[in-house]
Amino acid sequence: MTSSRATLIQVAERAGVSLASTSRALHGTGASPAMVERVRAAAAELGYSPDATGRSLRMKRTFQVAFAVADIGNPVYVEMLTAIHEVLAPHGYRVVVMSTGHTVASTADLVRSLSSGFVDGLIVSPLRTDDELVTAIMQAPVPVVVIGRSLEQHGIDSVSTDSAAGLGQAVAHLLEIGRRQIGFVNGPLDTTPGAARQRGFDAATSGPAFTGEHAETERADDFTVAAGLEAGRRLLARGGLDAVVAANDLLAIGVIRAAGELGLSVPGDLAVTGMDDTEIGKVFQPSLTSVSLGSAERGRLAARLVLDRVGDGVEPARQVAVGPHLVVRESTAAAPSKEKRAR
Amino acid sequence: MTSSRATLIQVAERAGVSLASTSRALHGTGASPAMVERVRAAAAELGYSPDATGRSLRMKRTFQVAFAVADIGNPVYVEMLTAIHEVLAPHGYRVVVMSTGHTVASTADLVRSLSSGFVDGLIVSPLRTDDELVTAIMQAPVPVVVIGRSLEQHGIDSVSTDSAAGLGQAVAHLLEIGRRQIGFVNGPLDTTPGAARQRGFDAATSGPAFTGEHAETERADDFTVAAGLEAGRRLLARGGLDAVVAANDLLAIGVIRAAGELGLSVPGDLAVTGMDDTEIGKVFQPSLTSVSLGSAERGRLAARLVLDRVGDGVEPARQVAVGPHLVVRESTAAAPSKEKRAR
DNA sequence: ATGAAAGCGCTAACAG
DNA sequence: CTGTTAGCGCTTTCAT
Repeated sequence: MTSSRATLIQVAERAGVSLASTSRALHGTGASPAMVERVRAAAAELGYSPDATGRSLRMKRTFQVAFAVADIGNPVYVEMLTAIHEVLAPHGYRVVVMSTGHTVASTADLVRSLSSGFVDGLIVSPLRTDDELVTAIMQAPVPVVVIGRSLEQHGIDSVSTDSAAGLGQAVAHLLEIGRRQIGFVNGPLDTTPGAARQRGFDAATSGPAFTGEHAETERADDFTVAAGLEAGRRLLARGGLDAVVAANDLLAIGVIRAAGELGLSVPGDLAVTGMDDTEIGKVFQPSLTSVSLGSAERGRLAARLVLDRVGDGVEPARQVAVGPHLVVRESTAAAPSKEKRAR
Repeated sequence: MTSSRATLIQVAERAGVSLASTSRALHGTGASPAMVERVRAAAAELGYSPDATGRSLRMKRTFQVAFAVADIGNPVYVEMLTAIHEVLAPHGYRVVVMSTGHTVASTADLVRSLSSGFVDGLIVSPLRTDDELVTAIMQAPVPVVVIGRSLEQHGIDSVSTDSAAGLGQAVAHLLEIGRRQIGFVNGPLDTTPGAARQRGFDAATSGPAFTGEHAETERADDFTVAAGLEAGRRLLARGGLDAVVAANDLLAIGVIRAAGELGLSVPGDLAVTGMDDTEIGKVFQPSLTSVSLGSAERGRLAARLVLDRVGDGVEPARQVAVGPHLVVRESTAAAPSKEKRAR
């Protein structure tokens, strides 16, 4: 099960040539065909495989990129991870997943841990972006790309999306299908997405553009189904709503369950929208109308940004944005699902 | 953003002591308090952080463990990943996620890639276990732990579960609540879980122990919701069933959707069970009765096995098993959800 | 085109 | 307790 591996020196000896020639032959740079042939044969016989650590030490590159998130259980991050992996793998980069969620370590601590140089770059999607984190990122010894808030003013590469505008799309859609009493279940306000989404909801439900009659907000403790269920109960208990906008799909599912508890049908009595357009939302019953924030796309873009950074020298920081778009499904169907009920 | 890091030599110079003393002082092994103080101060001033690559090369340890799965999008693997991470992180190990799913690379190729030595061990949960894979694992230069089939005869550490017995539990439960016409939606038969679950279903529905009247199987192309939907349509179109056992939660959700399309209520007209006891099953409507295979527990155990291997010398291969257990929820509620319908 | 040798950053013998 | 030194496996000058 555990056998020691052949080194380049052994290949060199076997081939009867110098170490340098062996290395060159294996990389196909400036070696005669005969030499290449000879070395390749020796390498094959010994089952040689270059050692990543030795290589890294010499080249000062680890060929690894880290992806750090608060909670890898959130489907949004899984989507990002998949996308990141798809972009980086073809370039010979491995992806190391780091989670700040269940451990006590703050995201800033995690960024600081990059100083041990086990990775060539980092993609991080922080829930909260405070000064400590910004400082840690700016002092990081390797390129860092942030998925979330734009940090242009600090010279940090970032991939953002306009979730506030996305919330506006959700509200507009609900008004369009005739809903007038709109509730909003948001996550914690001290998080980047929580703050942005609240801004979006407030903007969409105030001023002349808002053709509805009533708007109110209830805050969940977290961006999870359980928290959404509790917040949904509180919000719906007050009565009088015909639609609820949730700050993400998990919260929306919680709200729908809360509605069920109270005997409210979705979308008949209550239309519900989510955000993130996750797989779970697509397959939920009723399937969830949701604002896509292009998770996979953001992951892809972030991966390309790090790739450029680790490859080239210093360029100005770049900001990329992905536009939100609404995906309408059953949870806001204009006509309450009468046929579905019929048997 | 990118600043070069201080090395041990620089710390030594700064402290005015030798390289060796510096290393020792920083590790707290055999250095005088005065020396430790001096070196620590110098290290702090320079913001020194030990280089992982140099350390790895010297110690012949990378402090990394890889986790390889077919599809990181599957919630089961995410649960395992979380558990693995929780066990390994406190021991200073990082987790590298490798996916074989969307790329063409076979699991065997992936195992062979370990030969570059970028990791101290591997946890792999393969969908199919053929001779090529077994050979690759046996020849791997680092310890490999398999989550899935027991591979004791090959001297490979493994964590398994008895999903066949789990299927038996699901069938027994359905019979108990009075169902007699049982359908089974399985995934591909040429996969390890597919084969085991088929065996379990066949055993549970044949012989005198089976008090039902009818049993039939329909195969999905994959262990996904989409495949479950299609297989569910085929199975239910034939009619006459009052219960369906699905080989995992995702397939079960697909089946429930197919039932909805045909106007069948769950659990009223059709009881449905899943397997894996995933989060998505818990929050689905109706919530899913499911056979837990202890995903998190299996991840934890696998992590402990690699940890033991990378720490110690060669021990005999160990096999660990996690027992399945049924979790009953709404999708098989004995009394069809009459109250729920009432408003 | 090939070989000799330096050195990436670190730890661990070995001497003193 | 401290310093000197070797060397992990590799790439890359620098000579030849």
